[in-house]
Formats: sequence, structure tokens, C-alpha cells
Amino acid sequence: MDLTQRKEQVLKAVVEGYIASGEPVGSKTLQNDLFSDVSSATIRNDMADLTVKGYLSQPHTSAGRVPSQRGYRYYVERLMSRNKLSPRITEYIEEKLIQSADTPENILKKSTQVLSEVTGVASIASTPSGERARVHKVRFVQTGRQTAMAVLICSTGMVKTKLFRCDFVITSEALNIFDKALNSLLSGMELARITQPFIQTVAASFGEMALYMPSVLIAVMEASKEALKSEITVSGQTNILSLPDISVNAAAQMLRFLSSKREIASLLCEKPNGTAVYIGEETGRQELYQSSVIITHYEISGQTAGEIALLGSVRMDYKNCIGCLEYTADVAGQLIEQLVAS
Amino acid sequence: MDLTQRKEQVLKAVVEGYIASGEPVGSKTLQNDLFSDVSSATIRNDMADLTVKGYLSQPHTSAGRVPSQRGYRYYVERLMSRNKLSPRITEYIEEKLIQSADTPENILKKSTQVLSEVTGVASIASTPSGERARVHKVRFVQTGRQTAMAVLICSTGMVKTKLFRCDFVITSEALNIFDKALNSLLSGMELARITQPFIQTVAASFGEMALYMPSVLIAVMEASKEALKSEITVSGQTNILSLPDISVNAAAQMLRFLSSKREIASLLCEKPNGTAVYIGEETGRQELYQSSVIITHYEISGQTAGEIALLGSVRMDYKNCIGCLEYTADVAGQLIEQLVAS
DNA sequence: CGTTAGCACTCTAATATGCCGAGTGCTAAC
DNA sequence: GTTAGCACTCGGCATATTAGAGTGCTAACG
Repeated sequence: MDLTQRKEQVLKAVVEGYIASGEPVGSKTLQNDLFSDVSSATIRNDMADLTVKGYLSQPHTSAGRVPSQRGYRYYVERLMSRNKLSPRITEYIEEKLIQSADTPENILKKSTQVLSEVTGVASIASTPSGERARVHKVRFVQTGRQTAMAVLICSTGMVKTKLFRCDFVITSEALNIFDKALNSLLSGMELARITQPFIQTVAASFGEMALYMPSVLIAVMEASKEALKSEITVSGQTNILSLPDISVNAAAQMLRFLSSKREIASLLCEKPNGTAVYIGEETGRQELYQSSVIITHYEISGQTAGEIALLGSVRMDYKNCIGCLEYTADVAGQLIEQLVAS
Repeated sequence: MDLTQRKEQVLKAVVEGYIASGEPVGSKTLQNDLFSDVSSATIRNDMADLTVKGYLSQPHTSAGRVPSQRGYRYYVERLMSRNKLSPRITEYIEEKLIQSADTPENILKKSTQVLSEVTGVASIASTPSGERARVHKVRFVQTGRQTAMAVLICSTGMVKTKLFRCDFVITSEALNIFDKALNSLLSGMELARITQPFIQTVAASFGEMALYMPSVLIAVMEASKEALKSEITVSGQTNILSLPDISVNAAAQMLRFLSSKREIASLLCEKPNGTAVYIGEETGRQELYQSSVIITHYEISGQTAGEIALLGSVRMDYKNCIGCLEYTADVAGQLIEQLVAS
């Protein structure tokens, strides 16, 4: 299934030419731009062969060639040069991300914003799930006579709060007792283990205090549930409408897809190693057959923590998009890691 | 500026006919549908007069009539029958809202969802703002070596948190000092008064501590900003793409508008009494010249608490939309009131 | 004076026609 | 294997034609 070197060059030139212009690429254009040493007829022969083999297709007999899905795939896997981004871009991304480096959520929100800005497509990110997280500390802050806030600080640096109401008047002594009891009990525990049955047994074990615990424990449990699930943020939806080769209909389908967190989550969780590129039908979703998706993950302390992705048209600038995406994921991961470390 | 009764009938019929069909309405169509007692020529005369007076316009000489902005306005103000919604709709709305009556945010989120569903346009809502709120207390919770969380407790019972990072290692003594200093300073203060210049003078007054204060003060300020501003939720953006008379370009502009919370906020805060309808240019925004907006508010304990709105094309079904909107706002207000009371 | 019938007129949308040119595939020569 | 040459294809654009919907105007009517 290998191609001769020149055919690879032709394929690469067609893909990049088509990505750049949006117009089917003809043999003469290629000759002028790239292959002054061979004639257009030779290129025509090569293109004909690439068409037979399924890497290119023609919109109609007298038009130039357009990459097929298979052509894009060959390009992405074997022809695309993964060269450096320009320092202007990397600096820009870094600058924007550092500005909002206060919480993981905001870093990822900003990541999608800056990505959609520099790539011109839509961007998605999922915040770190608390799957492997443990309880670092629990704190309580009184907010009213009978209301207080549980603050759950996770080993990952994530902080979740939950307001709760008690049916007794709260005193600082009571909060102190809760604090001591729960910290000695929960510190270091995996979030996933704080479940309904677990808090029931805990409550029971508190003897005379048991009466006062339920609302407190439920608050902590809900905070930990919140921390467990990863949030999804989307930016750049409006970019989809400006994509030149996406019909209104297809754009509507893509936007509908992006407005369903459930759909997005199912797409992001198809975790491969490294960066995955799904082209057209490879997305496996009817509503994304005219779209391509690039998914990568960011790491915290060397562990995959969450995903960042781009959603655009099949004719997107894979080289640039992959570059920006991976760079942003890298920076975002580092920033979140710093946040956690401190 | 009054019209004869028949001309009003003609105007009403044109508006409703055009809203229903999307096609310019001709004299014969009107005669067949509504005015079997007068001839089409008479209607033509009336339409010609309404055109001269600016209530109708013609896409071109040989086409039927289409309502002008002024025509829509006259219709909305004087001709539209504000009759009851069908019980099927009201029951449906009520059922959906009651399902998610746990927090004000969720009630309003659901309101926009159900509204965009039943009206086929986009919907916006703002949560109650903290305008009249004061600072009750400020608390700090350490979350890491160099990170902490400011907890702002408002007189209305609203609680906002903000994580921040310091460029020094945080000790519990430091937090205690912040706590004392800021509580004596801020307790009872209106949220609106915690501004950039204010915190600068405060920071300056702290003498040798001044170096350590900025990040803390900024966190408190941002928390109070959060508490002050009402959140905005949007649903049904994808509906905009299905609006038949909105060009892709106009749809993109509307979606861009909807993705900017700031823009939305400025639109919602043009508070009139009761329900306001802005048709086309009346929105006062270039990007919404092809759109219409209907804004109403919901009340808690008889006080205006926030806004709910619809955004659609100029040719929207004002009667149905206004009905659904007002009904939903009513129910949402009641549900939130119940929540606050408890 | 308001209403009506009749009719010529206007303009769009849909369909047909012809032409240009980009780009191809094929063949024969190198 | 490569190249030049050439006939051929087909979409896109501009132009012409037609059908039909709807109008405005005029003259007649009660």
C-alpha cells in the first residue's frame, strides 16, 4: 500500500493545496507551484493513479482533485510534517493561559477559548475527573445561623464547596468537632469511596453525635460527587458557522452535538494514547460525518488527567490544529500541575 | 394615526398571514381567507394606503405585502389578541419546571430550555442579582501552600467563593490577620462599593502589610463582583439556525451575540415595566437588526428579581411567544419564591 | 364617495440555451 | 517512465424566454 516518493509528494501537495484554497487542485497548478521539474502530464498520471487507489476524488470529470477521507488519513499519518509552531503563536497561547491560571476550570475554559481563536474551529475540554483523587482536607465555614458550607480540598488541588442547612443552631464548637472527626476519618480517602452506604455507616458510628451528622455528611458527599465528575467546556461554536465548506445543515448538526454534554463526553472518553484524529465518518457519528475531530489529553504529574479537542470541518488545517492543540494541552497541564503542587 | 376598522383588520390579517406562511400576502389570498364580503380591489386599495402610511412594504412591485417594522409594532400594541394559552402548553411548562425546582439557577435554566422548546426560538434568563446585598462576613480557607479561598457571605444569604494564589507561603496567622482586618473593614458594606479604587486605598492603608494584601483583596473583590452580577443562561441557540427567514450571516451574528454574556446583560438591563417587545432595529443593536426580542421579568415577593427573554426573527409568532414567556416567568418566579421562603 | 370589475403592466422565479475555460484522459513520440 | 498534443467533458455564467402572481389604474356602479 506504499506509494512512490513522487506520488506521496503529489498527494501531500493536493491535500495542502486544497486545505489552503478550498478549490479542487489541478495538475497545472501543482506543476507551477511545486514541480517545475516534471510536466503536468506526469502529475496527471500520478493523480489518476492516486484516484484509482482511493486517496483522491474528483467532484466531477473536468475538475481538479480533492483529497478523500483516505487521502487525509494517509496525509495525517505519514506525510504531514509536525514542525514547530511559530513562537508568536506559542507565546500568545502561553500569555493567555497564564492570565487565568487560578483554577483548573478556568485554565481549561481559557484553553478552549484561545484554541478556538487561533485555529478558527470549535474547541472542547474536560476538566480533570476526580477518579484517582483523594480527600486532602475538609473544612467548614459557617454562613448563617443554621447554614454552613463544606469545603472539600482534594489531593489534586481541586476545591469544591457545598452549602448545607442543619436543623439545629450551629456553633463554632460543633464545626470544630465536625472538622476534627471528618478529617481524621476522610483524609487520604479516595473520593470514589464516599458513597451513600459509606456515610450511613459513618453516621451510625458517631454514637450520640449521630443525630447531628447527616446533613454535614450529605454535604461532603455531594461535594465529592461534584469533584468526581469532570465538567465539559466548549468554545468557538460560532466559528462553525464561518467554516466555508460546512453547509448550514451540517453546521446545525454540529452545534446540536456541541450542545449536548452527554454526546461530547462519549466522544472524549474514547481514549486512545496520544493524539487521535478522526476524519469524517471515522468519528462514528452520523451528525459529524462532515466534520473532523482531533482529541488529545493533558497530563498532571505524568498521568492523563483530561481531554482537549478540536471540532472542525474535514478540510481543516490538521498540521496547524494538531500543533496548537498539543501545545495548549501541554501548557494547560503544566499550569494545572503548578496549581496543584503549591 | 388611527386606522379605520377595516384597515386594521387588513393589517392584522397580513401580519398573521405572513407570520404563518412566510410568504408575502396578496389581496386575493386575504379575500379568500377572511373577507368574503368585500372584493379584492377594495383590499388592494386598503393595502396601498397601509403601504403609503408605512405599515406594510412590498419586496417588489408584483409581490404581495409584508409587514414593516412599524406594522409589527402596531400589531403587537393594538391588534394582537392576548388570549389564553392552551391548557396543554401551560401544563407542560409547569410540569417541566417543577421537575427541577431545586435551586434558582436550575429553575431558570429549565425555564429557558422549556421556552426554547415550545416557541422554537432562543431563550435567555438572568438569575436574581445581588444589587441590594451587603457583606455579612468574609472568611478564608487555606487550600494549599500558596493558595487559599476567600468566602464571601452576603446579607441575602448568598455565598460566593474565590480561589487565589499568593506569592508567599500562607500561614494560619496570616489568614487570621486578613480575617480580622477585612471583617472589621467590610462587614455591612454594600457589595457595589467594593471596587478597584476602593481596594487600592485599603491596600495602601495597611502599611507594612500592604505587600501581602493585593491578591487577597482582589479575590474578595472578584467574589463580590460575582455575587453582584446575575448569571445568565441561554438555551435553544440551535433553534436560530432553523429559523426560515434568517440568513446564515444574520444567524451567525445572533449566535455571536448570545455567546457574549456582557452583550446579553446590557440588553436585559434595559428594564421597562412589564413585557417589552423590541422589533428589528428597535433592539438598538446592529447585530440584531433582523431579530426581535421579547423581555419580561419574574418577581419574588412582589419585587422584580430578574429577566427572562426570547430572541427570534422579526417574523416570529409574537402572540404565542409573549404568552408562553409571561406564563413561564410567572411560574418560575413563584417556584423561586417558594424556595427562598423555606 | 366608497366599492367594484376589468385590464394592462411589472417583476420574480423557473427553465432553456449557448459559450467559455479549466482540467482531464488518451495516444503517440521521445 | 516521461512528455507534448489534442479532443473531450462538464460546471458555471450570462443571456433569453416564459408563466404566473399581484399590482395600480380607470371607469362604471349604487
